[in-house]
Amino acid sequence: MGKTPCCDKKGLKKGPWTLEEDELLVNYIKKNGGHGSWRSLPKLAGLLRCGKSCRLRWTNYLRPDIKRGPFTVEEEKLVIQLHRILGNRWAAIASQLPGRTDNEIKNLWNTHLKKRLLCMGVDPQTHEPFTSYCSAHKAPGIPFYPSHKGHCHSSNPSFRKSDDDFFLRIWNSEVGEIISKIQYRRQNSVGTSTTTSNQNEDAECKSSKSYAENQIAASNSSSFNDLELEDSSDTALQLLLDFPIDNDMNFLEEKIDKFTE
DNA sequence: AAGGTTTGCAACCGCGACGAA
DNA sequence: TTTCGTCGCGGTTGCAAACCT
Repeated sequence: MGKTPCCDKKGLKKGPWTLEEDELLVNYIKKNGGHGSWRSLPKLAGLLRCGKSCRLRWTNYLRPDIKRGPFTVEEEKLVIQLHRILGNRWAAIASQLPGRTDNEIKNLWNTHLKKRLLCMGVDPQTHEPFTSYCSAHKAPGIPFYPSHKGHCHSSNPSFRKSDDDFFLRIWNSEVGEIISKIQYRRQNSVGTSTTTSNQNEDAECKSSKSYAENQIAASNSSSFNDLELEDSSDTALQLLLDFPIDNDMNFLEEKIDKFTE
């Protein structure tokens, strides 16, 4: 297989695109009714960029059908479900979310959803609950103490316990303590409407937990331990998918069915 | 207020697939 | 059948902004 670089990198610009460059690229594609060969496009369009860079910029940001802005709860649900089926096939997942790009979904997963699953004690790769601290720690491809993309930094030994219900573990863990502190802080703080990344992260954990708590309280006829471990993965995912706003999964089933056909 | 740390996201890199010659 | 050129995909990095102490 030829492994020659896609373009001569000498003299090519790297880093963030300027508005002028965006314009040049968009105008060229509009004018020619398509991009043609990405390799030759930069030269033809008058850009000092690698063809790959042009393709990335176009497919992820300049394409007219791209929907920018935050993901909706429904979209997040769909991403989680699709990830469970497809794994890290970002392009395949993106194809099921109109207007969303693989890069965008990848970022969403790595910065929000993965963290949320970890907070719930669910392995983001397998979508199975962690049965012990070790399995969580050793989960393939999941840095439990990531250096750069920090997620759930729990080192609480309570994760070692093989409690039947992982929500109880979470509740008894450092995460639970953090959540309690946040709730206390929020009760005592007024008018902070700005949502910071940390607050969002905390909120994600909080939402997961408070919802789980409600579920537990609601099932007063059965004890906490009645939740079967075998079903805990599905239960956890269901809880996760349900907690934000509504419980309507119909739209999701429809999309999944369509996908699996 | 300042310096250090964390986070989110845009962008890049390299591998593998695929089609053409 | 083999080689080469190109593209798409998934993983990773760099950097600016936000946050924390």
